[in-house]
Amino acid sequence: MARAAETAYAVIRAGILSGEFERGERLREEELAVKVGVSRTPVREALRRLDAEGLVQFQPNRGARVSARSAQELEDLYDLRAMLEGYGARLAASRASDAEISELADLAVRMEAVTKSASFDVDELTRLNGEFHWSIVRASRNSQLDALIRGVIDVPLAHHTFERYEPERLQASHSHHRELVSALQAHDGQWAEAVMRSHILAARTTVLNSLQGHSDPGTARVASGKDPQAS
Amino acid sequence: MARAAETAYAVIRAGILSGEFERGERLREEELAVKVGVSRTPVREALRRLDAEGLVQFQPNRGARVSARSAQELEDLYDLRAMLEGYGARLAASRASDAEISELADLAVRMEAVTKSASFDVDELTRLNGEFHWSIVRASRNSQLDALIRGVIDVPLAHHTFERYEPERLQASHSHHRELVSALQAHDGQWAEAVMRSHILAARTTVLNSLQGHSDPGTARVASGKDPQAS
DNA sequence: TGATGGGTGATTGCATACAATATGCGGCCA
DNA sequence: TGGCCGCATATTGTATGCAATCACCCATCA
Repeated sequence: MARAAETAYAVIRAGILSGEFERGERLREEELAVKVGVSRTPVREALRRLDAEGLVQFQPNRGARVSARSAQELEDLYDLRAMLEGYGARLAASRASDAEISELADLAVRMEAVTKSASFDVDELTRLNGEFHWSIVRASRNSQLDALIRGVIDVPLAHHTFERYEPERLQASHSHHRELVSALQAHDGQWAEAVMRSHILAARTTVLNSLQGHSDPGTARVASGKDPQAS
Repeated sequence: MARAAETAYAVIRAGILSGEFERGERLREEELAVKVGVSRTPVREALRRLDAEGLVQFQPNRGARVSARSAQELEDLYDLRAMLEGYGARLAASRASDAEISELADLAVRMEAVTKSASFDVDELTRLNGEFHWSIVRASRNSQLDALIRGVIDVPLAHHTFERYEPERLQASHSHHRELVSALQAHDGQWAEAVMRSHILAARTTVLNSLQGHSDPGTARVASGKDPQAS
């Protein structure tokens, strides 16, 4: 392992986002170090980075905890995400190349294929969806938007993980993806922005409802594994 | 010094924002450790945090550098800032308490007083202006907006530091502040948002122009010290 | 019985030693 | 003379040891 600190960062972050570490859970450095297979020093560096990203919170002399977001904070986060990704979509409508747009169209098709497939693979769907969203951000050609969203986006993902699978919701999501591609093909920024906003605000409602559904999402996730990021 | 890592973080960050460390400059850990008066360990932790915030960049085995932003990146950053703070102002228009609005009015008055004062104190003006902007963000009652802007805002500030003092620009800025207070008093979200956007996009132009003015801003700052953040 | 204080184990915070890696320079060879 | 290889030095990356701090438990006392 060439760079222990990087490995530690990746492992801990994945652990938080996958739900392995529950919200509010104390993260002990020695334990993480053993788990990752490095010493405490790179673990501490990883935790500092995660702290700056908001995924964990430090209390002096009392270590790090997985930051637990309230429903209010999640709502706020989705509002911002709707605005930021909506802005990205608007820019992308005028700046994306034809190649980028076809790639997005392709991703949308593949996502629907995965959904219809017999061996429904939620991890794959999550991955494709993530790629779809990131491609739009990149196509916006705003270098800072990328960095800004990166620190915000993945957190709600952790909650999607616990969300139940809902066929209608998934259909609506696919529908949004298709419409986004159309808007980009038409180079219609306002349209693209509006669709993206709908897309994310719809996800917001789903996530918040699923939060209310079970008070402790960390233990109530379905046996089949992760659910896709439905946005 | 109770917490070395916190001290190191504050000192290094201040050094970058004040221009003491030039853009692109290599930051050697041992040197910083001596400067701060701690060992390399807390320095490294501080650098990791600053890396996550985008103020420094790591290259494996080659240490940290003060991240140098291009004109394009600055433009992108100001676009985002206009959007985010504009959104904050819109929310604040409906959510700010009367007390908060009077506080803002007071800050605006004090800024103008400082400007007119014989002993023109740019540091004080910068401080007041920062407080003005933060108060609006807080009044938006979006907990995540605060965290998001915090990672974005201070970087342009470093460039303001190098900016030359321009009386007309300052007048326009004061004028924006007054208008913002009026919009908030009227609880007119659209108005507040529009003014805030103008305010920040005007600053964008000023900063970009001043960047063109001297190719190496790090060495061309005026002898009197910092200039205010003119937005 | 409940509160308080001290002791103890666990954990974090920091410093330092050592290993891994890059950079720069000088010599060697074509 | 010019380019390339290898060594020396500087710097980063990681591990470990020790001090500081905290949480918990239990004894003591009102």
